[in-house]
Amino acid sequence: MIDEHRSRSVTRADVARYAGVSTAVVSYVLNNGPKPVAVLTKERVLDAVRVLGYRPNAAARALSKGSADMFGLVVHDNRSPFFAELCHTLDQRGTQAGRSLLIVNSDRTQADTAEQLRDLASRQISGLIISVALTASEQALVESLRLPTVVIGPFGETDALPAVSVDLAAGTRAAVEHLIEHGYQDIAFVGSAARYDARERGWADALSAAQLKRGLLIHTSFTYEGGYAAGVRLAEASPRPRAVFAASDQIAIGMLAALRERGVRVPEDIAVASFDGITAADYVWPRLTTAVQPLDQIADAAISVLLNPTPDPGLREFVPELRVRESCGCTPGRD
Amino acid sequence: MIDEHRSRSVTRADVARYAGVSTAVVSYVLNNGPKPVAVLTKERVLDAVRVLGYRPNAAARALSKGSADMFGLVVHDNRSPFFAELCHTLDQRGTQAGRSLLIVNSDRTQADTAEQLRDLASRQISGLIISVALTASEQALVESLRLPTVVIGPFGETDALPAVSVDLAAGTRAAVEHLIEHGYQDIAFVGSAARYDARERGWADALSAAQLKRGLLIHTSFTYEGGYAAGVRLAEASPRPRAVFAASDQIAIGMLAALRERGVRVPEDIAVASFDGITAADYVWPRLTTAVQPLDQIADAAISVLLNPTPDPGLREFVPELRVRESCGCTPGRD
DNA sequence: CTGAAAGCGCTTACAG
DNA sequence: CTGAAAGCGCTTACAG
Repeated sequence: MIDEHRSRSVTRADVARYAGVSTAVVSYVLNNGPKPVAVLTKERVLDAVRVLGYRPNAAARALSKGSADMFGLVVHDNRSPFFAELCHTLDQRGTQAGRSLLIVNSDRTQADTAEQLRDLASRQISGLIISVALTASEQALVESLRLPTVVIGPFGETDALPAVSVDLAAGTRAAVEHLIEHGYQDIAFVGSAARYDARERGWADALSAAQLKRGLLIHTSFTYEGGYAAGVRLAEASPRPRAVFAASDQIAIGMLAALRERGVRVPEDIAVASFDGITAADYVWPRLTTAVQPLDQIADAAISVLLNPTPDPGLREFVPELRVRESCGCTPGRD
Repeated sequence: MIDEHRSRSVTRADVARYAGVSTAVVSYVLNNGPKPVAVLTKERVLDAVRVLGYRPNAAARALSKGSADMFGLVVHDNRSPFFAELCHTLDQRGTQAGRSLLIVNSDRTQADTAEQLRDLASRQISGLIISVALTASEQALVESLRLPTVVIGPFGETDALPAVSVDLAAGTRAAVEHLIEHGYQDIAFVGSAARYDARERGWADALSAAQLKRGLLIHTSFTYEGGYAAGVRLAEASPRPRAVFAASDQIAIGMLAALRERGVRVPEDIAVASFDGITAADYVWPRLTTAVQPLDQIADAAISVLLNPTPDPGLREFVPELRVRESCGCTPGRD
């Protein structure tokens, strides 16, 4: 620890000199290979590392190996609660594997996604986590990067890329079926207009299975504001739906605000169920009944795809679990 | 674009060859220096870059320059809404300066902050953004790193480091004074126990200026759960305070949940004002009256400190602006 | 204005 | 088990 606070940094050569070995041996020790090292030599090296306070220069390592110990993560907007939680979990899990997370928001106005992907690649990331929908050309770009890649979330057309996702249709069905069990017949949907998003289908399926006809269909953005706008439309609809499924908790929260301001009570006038299972869902009022995504499992699966790229990774799909709270009309206790 | 999808990457040497110049000249062109290049030569190079689809290898660049085009950001937990918004804004602003953001959560259990700081340094980041409280030894570590550094947020003891922050005391005073104007006399405080956090002092000052005595003082964590726990205590206090200042919107939201469940009405039974100005503050009920941190200005100032490190940067302090909504008892219109 | 060359700090095939 | 050396792809002082 003597020189921990030195200004010019200690390099592998210093360590080699101190330990009386070659720099190659220092590498072998630090990387556990590729060559074996005698136990005593190894201890001398480790000692030198400790004494000199040595830390490998990651840039040199990345240049030499052609790969930095970083994962690139592309999300649409790290502020939306679900993605914030996803980033956090991936950071935890990635760190356990010695990888830092380079987070890129695709909603940046200055650069398009292709440009951001190329930038990540030029930084020699060792893996790419994509949690946004990709155009066909962006997808081709990603494939050309020849990087371990995993798509998180069900973005349909990315079949060529390994994916970890959640069964949106099943989660939605569970939520909508729960609303149906409450006896609601006129059930609206608020969510994405994207074809790949199976929530709309899950809603439709649940309704037709119960021989109910589809209620009001509202497409909106996955933001508080988008939810608010949808809430306004719901409040003003006539007849007003008796229940609604929202494609994200964030949308639901925005919706609640609009409904409340217009004197529409939840769940008395309109019941709500949503999707994601963010922490805040348990703190708004009424607390949200929501299909919870198993974040830890998703993150673990994604990281493991990157760490062990297999020829045919395919799709790893999880099923969300419905968490019942008050927004649907139930009266459970607190978590 | 011919070779955009090649597998082995094109290097500076390829560009030089194609353009019929030396690799040095390619560098001069791409970096706008340090040497001037004839206009025609420059165009030949740029053309080669375009044709070959060349992208510089960031690792090589970082090794050579001793500095990667990345900023390291240390936050406690990127999920808490205010920090999520901070990360997002810093990402935007950093990107405009060609810097990516390497986000590190200090709440990771696997590594202590010192270790995380050393890891960031070993990655050759070109600047360090710290938005957590540092111990004295961590602070010494940071200084020893000799990296452009900026502290975001008022973490008192970091006087040696340039800081961009918000006047916590002033923001809190504004909020508490507003509660006082409503006529509330018994005003509680929910927030941090940390000495450097001036919100408690702001609350105390506002009260004593109005010749009111201090109300209930509750220290809790900056989470929904922490706010919930505080809410429970408030609800059960007797006499129950007539108003409360919460140190963050997130705390306030947790508090609202606890109060609501216990039948304590906000603002009728207890008025609430808080701090931060996160987006969600406008969507919960009642909507939060809160001291809004000027995020864009904070981020801009922080980035500019890193980009133009001056010998004596000192403290750049912003004053939050009170946003009045319903939680304090006012009845404003929607934003 | 341009180029040849050293150097950044690693990794790893190759030789012993 | 250990070492000398080439190479990763940049930047930049130095020379012209």
